[in-house]
Amino acid sequence: MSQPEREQLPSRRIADALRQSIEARTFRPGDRLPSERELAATYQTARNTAREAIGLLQAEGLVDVQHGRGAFVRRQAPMIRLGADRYSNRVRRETGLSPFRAEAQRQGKTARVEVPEIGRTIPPRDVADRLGVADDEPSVVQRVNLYFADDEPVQLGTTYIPWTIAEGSVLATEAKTGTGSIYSRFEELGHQITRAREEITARMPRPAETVALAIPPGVPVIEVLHTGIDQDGRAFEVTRFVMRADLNGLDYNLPVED
Amino acid sequence: MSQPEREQLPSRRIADALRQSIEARTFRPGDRLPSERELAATYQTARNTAREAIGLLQAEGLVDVQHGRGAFVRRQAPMIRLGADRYSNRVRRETGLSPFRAEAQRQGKTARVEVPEIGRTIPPRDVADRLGVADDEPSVVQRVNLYFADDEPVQLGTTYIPWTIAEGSVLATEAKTGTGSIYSRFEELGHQITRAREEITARMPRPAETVALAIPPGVPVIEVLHTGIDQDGRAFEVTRFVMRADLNGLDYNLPVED
DNA sequence: TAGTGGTCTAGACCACCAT
DNA sequence: TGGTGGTCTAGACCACTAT
Repeated sequence: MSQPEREQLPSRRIADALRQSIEARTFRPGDRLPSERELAATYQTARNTAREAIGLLQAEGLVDVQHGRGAFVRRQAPMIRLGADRYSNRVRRETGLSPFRAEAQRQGKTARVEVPEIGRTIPPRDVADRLGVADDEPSVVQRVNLYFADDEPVQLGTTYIPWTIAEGSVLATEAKTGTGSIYSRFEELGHQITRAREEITARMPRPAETVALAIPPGVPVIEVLHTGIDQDGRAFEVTRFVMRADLNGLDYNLPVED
Repeated sequence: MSQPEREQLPSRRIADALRQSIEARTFRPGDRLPSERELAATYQTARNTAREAIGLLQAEGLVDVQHGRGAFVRRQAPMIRLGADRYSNRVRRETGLSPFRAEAQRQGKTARVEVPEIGRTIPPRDVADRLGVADDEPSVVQRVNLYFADDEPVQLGTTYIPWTIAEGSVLATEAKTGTGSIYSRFEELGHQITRAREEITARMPRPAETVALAIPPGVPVIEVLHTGIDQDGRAFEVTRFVMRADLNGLDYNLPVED
């Protein structure tokens, strides 16, 4: 219909044919596509040409290629839905769970968090701007978090806390922040989260992220720059989340001012 | 540092070397990389191997390849920042501008909107769910919008309105909805936007989107499923936005419930 | 062991761009 | 016109998966 009927290029013709078969559910999620050698024979091309066609579908995120096994129509995994209410102080008090754990539990997934790195550092520019701290000296504590759902790495979160706030507390040194997540510790230090600003973009993952989150080809990441704002309107914490876009979604419910 | 020092594969070695040069700003945004034939000679490989290396960088969104000209380090264009307050009724009344136009104007860009398609149709499942209408009969009016900033296509928006609301109004037939955007028309029909739900995901663009938005390789799209909710808590409109992720970002400012 | 994808070679011809 | 990318060929050898 909307596809151009006259696709001259062999690689595109093969890709289009496969894509249509996938859309028509002739090949269903989980099904194996014909092998590169089979496609080459079918379409009377060199193997490289058939391979190029599969590469196009892979870049679109439609198929999943496995060495030695074949190319499979990608199944869409259920998403982790991150609601804006995940920072709710009430939910945290009642359940004692961090935002990520609360969402995972609600969706029947097991949650695990690793904290591979904690230390005082110089913050990136955008973070320094939002915290109102210097970007040319070690003005923050950086905490790296790796989030797992059902033992699969799904998010990377780097939290920046002004040194003036974190100094002397467990925030500056300990991986485990205790009951009720890191926000309970902030509360004890006099900062209750009252507002959050979340700036959202998407992009292709960097090589390091591809490794850390085991991101397959053709899958972008969502980057969320989250700023926690306390009862005095002061930014007390910034976290940069990098999430596999095929496993995570955001869900905001916003009041619209009159 | 974090990059593996021993990269056996020629194509990866070339890609890594180029990536490092880009990160080190030896090649700056807008600069041309060595040609495929030059790289092949330098690294003593076949041209296809050098080409493969450039393809990797292209898939990462790092470079922009132009036929007949060369491969260039991608410049990051300034983003359109879509704030949650873009639906504000006050802003609309005062400026008479639609959400997109209001944001574009605020950022000094020219805005243009095309409406290539309006008609009564059967809604997709997710839309029907959110509107509470049937998904097996033409229960909605569909309006397709193409948004341009500085004459570049940046967003695609498909709005679905229950037929029971749109019937008989300009919403069902006219491309131009008049002063104050489509929300002024909803207001006249008794639906003032009071809350909005926005569900966000990201993915690689589909072929049709790649064409419509002129999306270069290595650039994902952000998909926002927006639901407008009126003073009675009723969903009166759903819009699916598909935005080039390199040109658009979202910016939410959320109250956190105690 | 047979079948699959991963990578590479050394060409070829075409289309686009700049001069 | 010469240089650039776009695509393709017809092989080759390797690494991984399954039986």
